[in-house]
Amino acid sequence: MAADKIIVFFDLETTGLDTAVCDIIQVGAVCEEQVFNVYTLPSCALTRSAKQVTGFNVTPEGLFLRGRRKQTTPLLDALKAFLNFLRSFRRPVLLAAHNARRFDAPVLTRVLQQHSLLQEFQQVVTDFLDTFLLSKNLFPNLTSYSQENLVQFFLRQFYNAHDAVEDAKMLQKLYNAWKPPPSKVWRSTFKATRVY
DNA sequence: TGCCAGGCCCTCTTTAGGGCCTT
Repeated sequence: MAADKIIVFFDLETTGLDTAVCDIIQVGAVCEEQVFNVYTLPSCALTRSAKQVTGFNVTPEGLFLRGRRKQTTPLLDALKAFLNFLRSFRRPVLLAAHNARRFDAPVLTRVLQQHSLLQEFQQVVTDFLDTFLLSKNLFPNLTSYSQENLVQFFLRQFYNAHDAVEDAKMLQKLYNAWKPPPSKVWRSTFKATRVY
């Protein structure tokens, strides 16, 4: 990895798995000791499985997580706050997520484009790193590469999966435990300007 | 009624199919 770049680990919680239409509910990110967390009120309904997996629910009263109401931020403000968090490191950012190539990157890119923030984002984030691809590249003989299984296998920890901040924190711990060589890291990255 | 998307990777492959991983 280029020495000037900094890795920010992030995760999205969304209303479903269809990257073309799902809405963002939570953005969580960590970089070293810095933590970012924001909830937004989705404009479309959660799929049944997303409700079951994430514990989120939307009612006329607002966003709830397992029965507890969450303070939400308008999506545009949440995206701008995320950009400010990424800019705060004053270095080009490598934005890492588990299955980023197939899920988090296309969702985030689409939503940023819809809010005319994609160019601004690409001035800060040069590349995405997919830790799912990285883990398969580093450890080709594992039986499962889900983040929960990787955390159990490498860190011997159980954690609050599907909380975006906890997922991002665990991803950072996994990466630090793996200490991947730069050549392996670059094989699992792709440009933030990639078109979906 | 049935189970929703989809690119990548692997192999019992390439004239294809199925599983993974994300919510």
